[in-house]
Amino acid sequence: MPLPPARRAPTLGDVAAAAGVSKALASLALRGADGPSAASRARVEEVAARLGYRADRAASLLARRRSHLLGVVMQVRSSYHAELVDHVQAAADEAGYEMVLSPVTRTHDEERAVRTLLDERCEALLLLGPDAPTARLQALAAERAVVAVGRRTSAPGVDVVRSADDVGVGLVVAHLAGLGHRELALVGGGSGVIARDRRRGFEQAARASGLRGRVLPGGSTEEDGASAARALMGGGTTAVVAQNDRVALGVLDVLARAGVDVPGALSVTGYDDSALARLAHVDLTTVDQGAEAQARAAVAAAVERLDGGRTARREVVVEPRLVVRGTTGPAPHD
Amino acid sequence: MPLPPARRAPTLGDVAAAAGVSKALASLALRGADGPSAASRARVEEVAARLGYRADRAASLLARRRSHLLGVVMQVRSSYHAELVDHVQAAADEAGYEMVLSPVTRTHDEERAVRTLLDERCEALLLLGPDAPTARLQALAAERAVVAVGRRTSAPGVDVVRSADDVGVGLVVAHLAGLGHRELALVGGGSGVIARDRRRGFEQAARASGLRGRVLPGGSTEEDGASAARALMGGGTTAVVAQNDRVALGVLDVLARAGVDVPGALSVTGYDDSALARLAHVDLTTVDQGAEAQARAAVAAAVERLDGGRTARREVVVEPRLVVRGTTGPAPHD
DNA sequence: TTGAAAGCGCTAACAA
DNA sequence: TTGTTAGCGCTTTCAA
Repeated sequence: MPLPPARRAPTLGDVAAAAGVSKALASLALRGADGPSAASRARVEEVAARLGYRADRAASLLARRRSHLLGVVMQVRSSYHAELVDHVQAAADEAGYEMVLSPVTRTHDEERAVRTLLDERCEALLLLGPDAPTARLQALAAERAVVAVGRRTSAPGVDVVRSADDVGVGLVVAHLAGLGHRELALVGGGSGVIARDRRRGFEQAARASGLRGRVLPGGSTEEDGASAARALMGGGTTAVVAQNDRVALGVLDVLARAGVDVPGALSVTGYDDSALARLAHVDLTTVDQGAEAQARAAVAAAVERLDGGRTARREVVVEPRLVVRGTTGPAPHD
Repeated sequence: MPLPPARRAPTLGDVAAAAGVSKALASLALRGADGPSAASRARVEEVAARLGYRADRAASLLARRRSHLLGVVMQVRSSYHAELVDHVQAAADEAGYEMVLSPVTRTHDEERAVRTLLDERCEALLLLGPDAPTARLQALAAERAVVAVGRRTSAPGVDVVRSADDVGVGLVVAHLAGLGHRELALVGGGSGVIARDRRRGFEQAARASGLRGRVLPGGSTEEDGASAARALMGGGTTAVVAQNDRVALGVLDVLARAGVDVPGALSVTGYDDSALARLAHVDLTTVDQGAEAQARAAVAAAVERLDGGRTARREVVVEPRLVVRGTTGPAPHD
């Protein structure tokens, strides 16, 4: 069976021979480690460039017994995850780590995605909004550094980076209360840990402000928002708190088609401050979860375990921030 | 410096020793190769399971000089790419290959993403809608199997899988012409290869049907669609052909807010048949590019080069399919 | 059916 | 500053 590249790729040995030095010296020179003289270094680099040499990660990994690889499990269809990944990539670059992604798809569940990353010998796993039960997370943490991002878990050994979802929803409710709204509806009473936290925050905040806050079941997609909006119209609700921006978009879309004035007749809020929310024509009031801060904290947590030898569990909670835009306004008089 | 996992992971040697066989035998048994007796095989498997053995890919890669890894470069924020990746993953699973993703982000351009994958020793690169110039693609193809997905290129040695964009847009124009529309506008006259193909298809089809078809500049996001829609309202245009679904969504959103009846006053079409288009409340007439067929063809092309030894360039063109939904209707009488 | 031994391409001691 | 020597954990001859 023919090997993929027709001709054999040049090895360190080839470079060393062509430059007239030992493999060890060539290795040091190419990695920029100190030791080699400026002259040797230059010569080795020149030869390597000429030969088109590229280090074999498998071999170097094997020899160093480090891969310097961070594995990220993400929901490939989630725009919020895309945003996190963007920032994780940047943070990983700065920390001198490589990053690979393993997506959760219809045919490839979270467990499978994790296994792919383990097989790649990733040194740490960053799990974005993982579904896995506590026991599984704990077992994973026994063999690899694991950071759960955006979701609480008490699994021992698992670092957690998340934003305070209940606080975030509380900010939204307080904002609406300040605008005079008395009848709120939360869309997205899903079953996940995240949905639960947001629902709890909503109910607590509503109670604290003396408002009526009802909860509509639903998932986390535009579709869910759309059907909730239909169910809602004509009721006494004056403000809709969506579980995330995608749901809010579904709500807004249905309202627009029905000719309902936003925010004149109904205020709408999202959650995530995703790119969607920032679009000029959407201009959605939402909550910034601090995606960048979370991404950086997650990478930092992994690196601390890998390079710093930390073993104690750590939990980083990023403060959410209310972003007021054009979809919220004073409650209508009636 | 402490190694990441506190305790050393069990190696093949450990398993072999515990099972009382040689490493070679253990290796064969665990890979399901034939040779070992059923009894040895069972014993080795049992021991491996008990020890929680997991083969070190780096070592096995090094020894076999194959990685069986497919690398995919994608735009992490593109929902269409997400869809492709989903299908690529499935096809790769079936073909016995692993897949890893390297996303293009703000800080990590396409070239960087490619390099990460090369460093991982991916045997083939599937580039989704690549920006790279022909010369670069050609150079890449000299050292690795390369498949460009969704974009034409004449780069020698690069396989291409795409759908016939001009044909697809032609279907849309014919559909609108059949509904009596005479004044069309294409939104998204970007500079990429894909945008160019769609524009060309639009202009040709409009000419062929004797329609007026004007082209509005713009990119490929909701934002671009929104501003184009604002520019368009009040003109004589009765149908808007968006370059992709995201652009169409931006158009629809602005129209809904302005109270324009779709499709009564204005018909709108998208391109991609993404999940967005299928949402009940969006119900967008669009073009299915055959994402699954493209993904499968791309994996097949890579595998043929890797396992089948094919070296000749191949181009697979998937026929697009018009998907008529609720955003197109008869041209308004005036 | 099984085992011994030789590498894969690299890094890390250690010696010069 | 440079070179020599052992491996890393696996697969693969080849011989038993």
